[in-house]
Amino acid sequence: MRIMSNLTNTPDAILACARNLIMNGGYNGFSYADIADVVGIRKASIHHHFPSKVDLGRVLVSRYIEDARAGLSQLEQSVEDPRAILEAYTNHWAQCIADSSRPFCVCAMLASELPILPPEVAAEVRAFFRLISRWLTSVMERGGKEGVLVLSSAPEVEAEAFMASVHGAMLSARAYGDGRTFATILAPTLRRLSPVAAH
Amino acid sequence: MRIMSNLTNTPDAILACARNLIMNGGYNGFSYADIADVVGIRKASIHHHFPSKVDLGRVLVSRYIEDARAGLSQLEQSVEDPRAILEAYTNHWAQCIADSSRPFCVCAMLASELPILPPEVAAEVRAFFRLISRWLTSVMERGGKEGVLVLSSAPEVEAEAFMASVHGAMLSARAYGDGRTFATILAPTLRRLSPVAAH
DNA sequence: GTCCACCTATCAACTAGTAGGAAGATTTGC
DNA sequence: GCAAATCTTCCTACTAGTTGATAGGTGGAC
Repeated sequence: MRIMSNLTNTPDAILACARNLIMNGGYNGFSYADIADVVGIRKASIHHHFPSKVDLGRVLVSRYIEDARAGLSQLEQSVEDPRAILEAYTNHWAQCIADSSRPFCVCAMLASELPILPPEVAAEVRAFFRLISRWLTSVMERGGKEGVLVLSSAPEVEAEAFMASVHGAMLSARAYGDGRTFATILAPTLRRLSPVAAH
Repeated sequence: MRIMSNLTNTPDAILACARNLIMNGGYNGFSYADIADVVGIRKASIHHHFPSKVDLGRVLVSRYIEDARAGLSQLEQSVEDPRAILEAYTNHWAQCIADSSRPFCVCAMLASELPILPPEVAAEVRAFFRLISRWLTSVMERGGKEGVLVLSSAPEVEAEAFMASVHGAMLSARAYGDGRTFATILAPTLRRLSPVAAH
């Protein structure tokens, strides 16, 4: 191998590239040839690191889950107030969408085509939904107890509804081609959960 | 052609089949071969009715919009109360998802892969979002004026948030493999819009 | 006679995936 | 310490199957 081995790890570059491609077109929306072009490697070399597309997909999503887990725990360490946590969470996505760095959640994308996903990949995608759901439930629960979030339903229902709003808002932002749509949609959702809401 | 021409129209059969396939796997998740197998026709015969896949996609989505427009106007004729209209709208989708007849909105599916969609198809998908958005805005507006809907934001914002909830709930229902998730998520959304909500 | 719906046969491009080799890096045996 | 063996990473070249799409023909209907 040449000189870049320290700076950039090839498997990681492949995964990053595949992630970007999936964000735009889903599981059937990218090919090994696409990745090869971007990474500057041959198709066969991708197979060396990820023998099959299913392997690549499975590793990609499980890494995505790890990253999400790390991000969420870091978020909870830097922000205490549950309402502020939800705000920071949506702000994070609003920024990712606005600067087009991550215009869509990889797992939301893959969930939409779940019926035609290889079972191994589908299982990972479901695991992601359970992770976010559990995390949001715990945030809602704590916020309710501390009185900083107004829950009009059970915490787990509130969590699912919140997650659905986030994913739906991503979709609308994409459909309208305007990242600001995301923040616009999430604003009332956050306001309703806030006890200082002016009714 | 044989005997079935009166009972079933081939182009319609092709469109219906493609619609089902798109609902499960999106634009790249189906091929002319798939349709040929289901409809019982040869690939080349599909090209006779729809010269290119873009033609098929464009016609399919524009028909979908027509159907939606008709369905919405019929809904507004049979139900008067704006709040009841929103309920009927979500109930309709809840039923479609529960009996697996239409487990996902074709245009929500296609919107997720908008960046890799042929421009002609993408334009139609955007038109669908505008249609639903405008319709929901008018329902919200009227409901607010009549006092049967509690709007905590501008009608158009409320409309976008509602649409996002519906699409996000579809996604979650698919991810969890449980149609009841859809109704569970939409329930609090509808309750919040209702003036009889117990706070 | 012309049109329509469908057919067979074929196409080039692309799909994921394999075989086997070259070359540098690493480990091992002495 | 050094050479032999092995491992790692990437390569060229290839496969079988699928993709959307075309050319041209058949046979029945108006």
